[in-house]
Amino acid sequence: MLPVFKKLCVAQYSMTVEEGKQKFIESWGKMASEWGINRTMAQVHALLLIAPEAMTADEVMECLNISRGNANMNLRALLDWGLVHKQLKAGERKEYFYAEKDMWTVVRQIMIHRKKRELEPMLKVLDEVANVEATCPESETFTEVVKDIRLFSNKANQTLDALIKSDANWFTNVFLHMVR
Amino acid sequence: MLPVFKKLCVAQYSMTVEEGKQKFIESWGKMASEWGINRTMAQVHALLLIAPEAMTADEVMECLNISRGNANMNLRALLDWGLVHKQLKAGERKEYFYAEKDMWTVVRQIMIHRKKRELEPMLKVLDEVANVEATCPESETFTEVVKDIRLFSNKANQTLDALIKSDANWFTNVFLHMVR
DNA sequence: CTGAATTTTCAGAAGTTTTTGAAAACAAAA
DNA sequence: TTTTGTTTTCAAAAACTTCTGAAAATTCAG
Repeated sequence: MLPVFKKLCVAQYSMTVEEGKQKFIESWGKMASEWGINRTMAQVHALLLIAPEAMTADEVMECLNISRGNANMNLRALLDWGLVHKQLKAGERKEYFYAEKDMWTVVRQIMIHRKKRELEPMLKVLDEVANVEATCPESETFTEVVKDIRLFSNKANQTLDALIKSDANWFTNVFLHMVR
Repeated sequence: MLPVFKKLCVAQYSMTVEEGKQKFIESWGKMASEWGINRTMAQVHALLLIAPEAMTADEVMECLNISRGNANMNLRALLDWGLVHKQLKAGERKEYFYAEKDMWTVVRQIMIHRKKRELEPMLKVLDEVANVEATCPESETFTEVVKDIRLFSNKANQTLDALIKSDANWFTNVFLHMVR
């Protein structure tokens, strides 16, 4: 079949599974980098998410065309985030890695990690600066804004805590309540 | 007063307003950069948030020690995000900038912008790859995971839409419902 | 213990994003 | 129209982040 026809057929019958996997890994990485998360870390995560079996570091390196050091580093980070787990196979020295596949658990782990890394330090600073006294009219705007942001952030913090403690069904219920 | 005593007094009577402002601008910038937003853009935003009056580009440059080009670029971006507005003073050629101070509006604008930039492209890709057929057992994991993520992302998308349309009180109500 | 398999580390290289500042463009006043 | 104050642009520099790969460390079987 001539290349041009092959191309048309592929387009007609939608993309192949391999193309789909590629696209998924690519997009997951792109989205993550927009969220301040290392692109490669997200790609490793995506690869393991859609892998039917646990993979070795070598297989990850091979699939994503990355170096040993890079693969190792990002697998460690994913273990640290609780998004990937280790599997030890009897009689083998190699470590195998597989991703947490329950989406609610994935999202919960991400919330825990980012809340600790990003929201909590901000809350601490807001508490500190909330103590300054407005000594002049020019400072009043400052104390006002800080008060508002503090209220809002505390709300967000408590909401996250509640979400983290809850289970997937409870999230669905809240979601249904939100959209009526 | 000897420096060492001055330092003790400051510590005792909490930080000064100027120190508080500095700290706030710094932290706002740091948090933003962890969220994939330009650090300087967030610092300009913080500066205008706590400024009692609208400021010129020159004043922003001066306060944050940044170049003219940088100040201009980030002020444009903030206008684009709807977080900062222009003020034209009669008889003056300079442009003045002031920040949107209603926190609910600020958060809503950020949600609108990031949803468009980050969530929507991912939803599009998920729709595309959801069409691939599982032709072999190895592809089943892929289609399963994509199905799950798609469900979850669509929920998130709808929840965001509802939140964006809602007002601050409604958010508070949902929050109260979430934390009991 | 020894040695082979495997994982971890880290200094420098590569890549990416942000910043600068001078020149160009623009807009109002003279 | 020209002058002057202001904003915008953009190529190059600086700063920052990520990646590589070889060497060191670790682990385990024999």
